[in-house]
Amino acid sequence: MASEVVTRFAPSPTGFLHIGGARTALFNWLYARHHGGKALLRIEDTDKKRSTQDAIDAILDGLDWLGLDYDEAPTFQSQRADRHAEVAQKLLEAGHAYKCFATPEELEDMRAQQRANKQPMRYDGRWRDRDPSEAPDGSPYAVRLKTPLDGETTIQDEVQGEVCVNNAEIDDYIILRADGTPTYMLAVVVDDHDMGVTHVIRGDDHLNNAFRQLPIYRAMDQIEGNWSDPIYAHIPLIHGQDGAKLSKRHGALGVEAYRDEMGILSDALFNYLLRLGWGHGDREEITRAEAIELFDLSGVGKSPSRFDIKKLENLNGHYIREVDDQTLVEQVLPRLDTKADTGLLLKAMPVLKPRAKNLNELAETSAFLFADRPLEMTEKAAKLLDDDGRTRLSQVSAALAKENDWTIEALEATTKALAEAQGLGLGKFAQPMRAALTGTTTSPGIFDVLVLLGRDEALARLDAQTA
RNA sequence: GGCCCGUUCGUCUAGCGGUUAGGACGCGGCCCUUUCACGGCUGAAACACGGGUUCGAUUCCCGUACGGGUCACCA
Repeated sequence: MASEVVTRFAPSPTGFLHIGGARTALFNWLYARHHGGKALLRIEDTDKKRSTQDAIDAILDGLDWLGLDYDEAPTFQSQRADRHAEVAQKLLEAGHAYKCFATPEELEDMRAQQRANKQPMRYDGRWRDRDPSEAPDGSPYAVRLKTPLDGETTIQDEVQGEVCVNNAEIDDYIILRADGTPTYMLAVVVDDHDMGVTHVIRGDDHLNNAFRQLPIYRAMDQIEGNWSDPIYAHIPLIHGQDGAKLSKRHGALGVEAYRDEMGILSDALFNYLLRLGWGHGDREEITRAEAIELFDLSGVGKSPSRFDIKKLENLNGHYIREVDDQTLVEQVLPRLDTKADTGLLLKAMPVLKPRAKNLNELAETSAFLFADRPLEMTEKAAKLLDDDGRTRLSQVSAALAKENDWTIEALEATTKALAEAQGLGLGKFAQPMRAALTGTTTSPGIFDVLVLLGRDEALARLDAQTA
């Protein structure tokens, strides 16, 4: 029986859930679901100055909207400081860590000198072998991990492959601050271990950290046993269109901005994020269920990918066409500034939705249904209502007024007959009608529009432009 | 600067020693058509560069260039 897979998403609540974080969360979730394991969430709020409740709420809300659920209540790292300190104490007692009495100023001087000499900037181990009694009584100290001085550490990263680093590159970093609080490096390892995390899937900005964190696992494993190395998967970061880091312009927005401001559907963002940095043959449109079935780490690419809003919107258009009409109505309603008739909107949805690539567009193209007479005309629409246009409008209006059967088929037949009688194309009538009925030059099929508006309103709109 | 990672059409990607280098988005053209979409067809568009290894390299190895990441008592 293979051991259970446990993944975790561990954001620090210093801002909203951005695209990169969302994708990391997605990959972790998918991996757990694919293997029938557990997906866990940990809020890394140990930096009290930068963490906010608003950010926690935004992250939880964003994950929920994306459909990522978790198998246990979130762990709050800040509540586990005692446990972290306890592990640091064990490391200290076993000689895997030591007290460092160097002051911050002293360390700054050290780094300045290293910088000046173009030496790598790392802690020089000045307290590694000194006896604590050499420090003045009662002076503050930080606890540093005693990392191996030579040899090398190799990890088999599920995405990056084999990565090897000389242990000499890793300095004795601080695991417990002078005030007794744990640093991130310690907290992550202790929490991952205690939560039973088997697979650490995170951004590749953490790749170097793996080599710093591993010594804690190994030291604790020596002390207690049962602290086996996790399996790592460092996924490439997402860049903006220009190849640089994601900026506000193109994607470093919270997922709620995609939802609220850009009218993106959860399914679309889910699918887009899945395909960004991951591929499975020629598959493009992938449902949640298929994603769970198909996802694996071997499909994750090693190079950073760029965020492309156009492709997201294309996918969004696809999902808008898929979603049921009732759901769309609910999402469009709040985006309409006019008072809308829900029933009418629902009736119109089938002909509206193939024409929109986001919810805002859907709202815009729905607006004509609820417009007051006289309709506001766009510039192009107004041009269609010249003398010729108005003449045809009154002819159509007269013909349709006599129509008893107010159906698409009947209205189309009548209008076509009228056009043919004059040796004109249907467009010569349809376009002025469109202008009069919708105030624009683009809309669903004109006979759909006629039927949706209903006989009275349609005729009234036509006549309003012929006077 | 040290260390680490990366590099297939503009973008997301398929490819895992022998292919007319495939798909998708975007872009151009055509078809459908009352407009706009949708849909269908079609066109332009890529293996960063230089050495090896090999009968043969997009694919394996080594450099170079260019990108990115990381070097806190932040996470």
